[in-house]
Amino acid sequence: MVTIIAMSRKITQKKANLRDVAKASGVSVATVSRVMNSPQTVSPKTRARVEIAIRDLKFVPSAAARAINSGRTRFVGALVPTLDNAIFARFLAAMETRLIDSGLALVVATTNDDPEIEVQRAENMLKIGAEGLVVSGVTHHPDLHTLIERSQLPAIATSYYDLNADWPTIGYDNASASRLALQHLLDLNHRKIAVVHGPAEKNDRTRARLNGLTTELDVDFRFYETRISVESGVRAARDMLQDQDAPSAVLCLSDVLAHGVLFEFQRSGAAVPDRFSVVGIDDLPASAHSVPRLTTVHLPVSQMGTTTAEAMAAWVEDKVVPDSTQIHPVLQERESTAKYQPC
Amino acid sequence: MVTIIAMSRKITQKKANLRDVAKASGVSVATVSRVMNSPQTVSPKTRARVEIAIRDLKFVPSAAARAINSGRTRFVGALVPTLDNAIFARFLAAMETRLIDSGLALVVATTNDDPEIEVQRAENMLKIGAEGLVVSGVTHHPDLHTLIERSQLPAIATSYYDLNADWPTIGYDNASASRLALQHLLDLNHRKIAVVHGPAEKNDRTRARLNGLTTELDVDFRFYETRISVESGVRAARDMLQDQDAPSAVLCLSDVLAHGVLFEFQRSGAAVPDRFSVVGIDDLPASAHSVPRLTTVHLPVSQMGTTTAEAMAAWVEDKVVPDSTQIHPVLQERESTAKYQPC
DNA sequence: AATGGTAATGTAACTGGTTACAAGAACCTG
DNA sequence: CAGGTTCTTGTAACCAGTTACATTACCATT
Repeated sequence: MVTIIAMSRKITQKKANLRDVAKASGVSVATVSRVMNSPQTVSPKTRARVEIAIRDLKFVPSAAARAINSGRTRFVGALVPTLDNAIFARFLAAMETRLIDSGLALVVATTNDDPEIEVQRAENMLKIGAEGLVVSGVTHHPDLHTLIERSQLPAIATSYYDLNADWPTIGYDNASASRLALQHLLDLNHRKIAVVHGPAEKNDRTRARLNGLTTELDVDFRFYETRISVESGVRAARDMLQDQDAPSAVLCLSDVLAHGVLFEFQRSGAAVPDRFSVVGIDDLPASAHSVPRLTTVHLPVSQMGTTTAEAMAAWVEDKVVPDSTQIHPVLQERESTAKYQPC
Repeated sequence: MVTIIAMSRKITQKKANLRDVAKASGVSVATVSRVMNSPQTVSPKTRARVEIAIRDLKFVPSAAARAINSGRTRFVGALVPTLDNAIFARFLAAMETRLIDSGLALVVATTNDDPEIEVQRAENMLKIGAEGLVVSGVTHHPDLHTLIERSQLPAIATSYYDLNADWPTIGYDNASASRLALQHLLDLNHRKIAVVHGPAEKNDRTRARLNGLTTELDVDFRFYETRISVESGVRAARDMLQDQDAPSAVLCLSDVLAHGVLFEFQRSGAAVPDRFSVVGIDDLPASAHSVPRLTTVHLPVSQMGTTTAEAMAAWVEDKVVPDSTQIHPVLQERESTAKYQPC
């Protein structure tokens, strides 16, 4: 019985607001507001009365109303290509952790590397009140630039370091990341190198990495462009195995692809690193444990996330526009690469 | 010169609001509002004037002010233990995609499986105006229940199916997921089984899976409780290899752990499935390509994400409280399991 | 020219909080 | 007990939009 009454009341009950609480506790709206924001300034007995009313009416202050006064919504948006790649997940996790410390929440949206979708997502972020925006890479739809310019929204580009970009960048030099991997293979005397990479057209990080693949030496490159997935790595490796003029080394522009390659080589008995050297870029947690352990270029994405979060927090809180900061990839030598030996 | 003037103006320039635009274009605030929300009702010439003013003043409507009128913020929050495990990333990706279709954004926060942190994150979600909350599992800090109850916030528990929970649940029966894996091993005559799992104390999904591990048969279980990471899987496998009374099968309550186990067995030459059968739960993308391919219990998390998003959208848009819905795990037989053969 | 109907626009009240300022009450000091 | 502090509390303006309702403008009939 009691339950039923309570339930039916629950359904018809409108949300209580400040005025309701004020009325119920016989004080003014200002006093209720004070109880919520600076309780010390209210006398204990008044405060107690108000708190009871708050409890009874299940009063929850409106975030929007608060935001309209402070001009703050206390969250920032991040646009990433996908969540399916652990590299972004780790970046976001680091960023979120640091943002929370500044009392900022993180809103995530995925763009699937499509500039049009990216603009839509950015517009949505703005519409719901994001105070800042983090994007990946520096190449975007013109509308995104217009949007940011118009709205004066703090924006930071990540996974890329470029002092000439429209916005501050926090990231690494993608060209030198891939050059690091390439140089390692060259040092091991590899001259026939398969390069497995994700879609280049819409992804400037991939393009930059591809551009980093230059050398004075006479190298025979073979490019495999695919989706970024373990499966695609498997398929690329399968192709190589059927090639009578097979490469001696495989450079994957993403560890996810390298894992696929490693799996397929392993499965088909193609010895790594004896027959094929394999090197990746990213350094995912699994890369330290794969068989063989993957030599890869470590991208400090957690650090990137923390730095980005700090910069963003300082920007939205204190209006200090961050400088671009470069973080440095480092080659992580493990077991999947070895000196080239002609059979 | 021009640049400098433009810059200094930019710095001092306050953000324009509706009234400013109205003044600049010589119309009333209502007309400007109409230009933004229902342009057809405004005469073309007036509209043009207003649009120019909007452009000139770089007017961007305040999300908060809009929200205060509509009572809507158009985003919902999701609390997940971590982003580091691909299983959550995939769930969130699916949910985000579906929410976008309903014009809702997704705010993500991680709890690290800590009930206290979870409450804080939930409070934060509420403070910034989330219209709904998605959580993992059904066991939470009492304060979280109070919070949801007080605020009448639409809340859905996922990764768990339980009709008796405080909130609607959308997920699978974790006990039967692990039972599926166990039964498979039993059918293959395994009786000494290592169970590798994540921290049980704070994770009701893990506990439920553990509870599913019951049988009439005389089975010798050995439990390995660790962090959920590839590395932990490696370590557990290493332990097993040193055990003279080694198990014949390994049941991992998470694919991430299984991958670690597989890597270590592979590396040390312990044949899978001949010497050890290995089975997982989750079915990550990599599981179909590992060596050997991992037999695992497929959890349809993408479907779970979509369903959750639909339910949440219906709840916040049309106030229809969703029913709990169960999604069914299915055993995905691949190559990592085989009949037990005494050596 | 008067009437009517519709389309376009304006006025002002509203949303739900915060806060500057004013005013009243309580307390202290000489 | 007057006068001055300090502490509490209230009033009302304000934030930046939306929207019900009123008003005006415009065009077509009769």
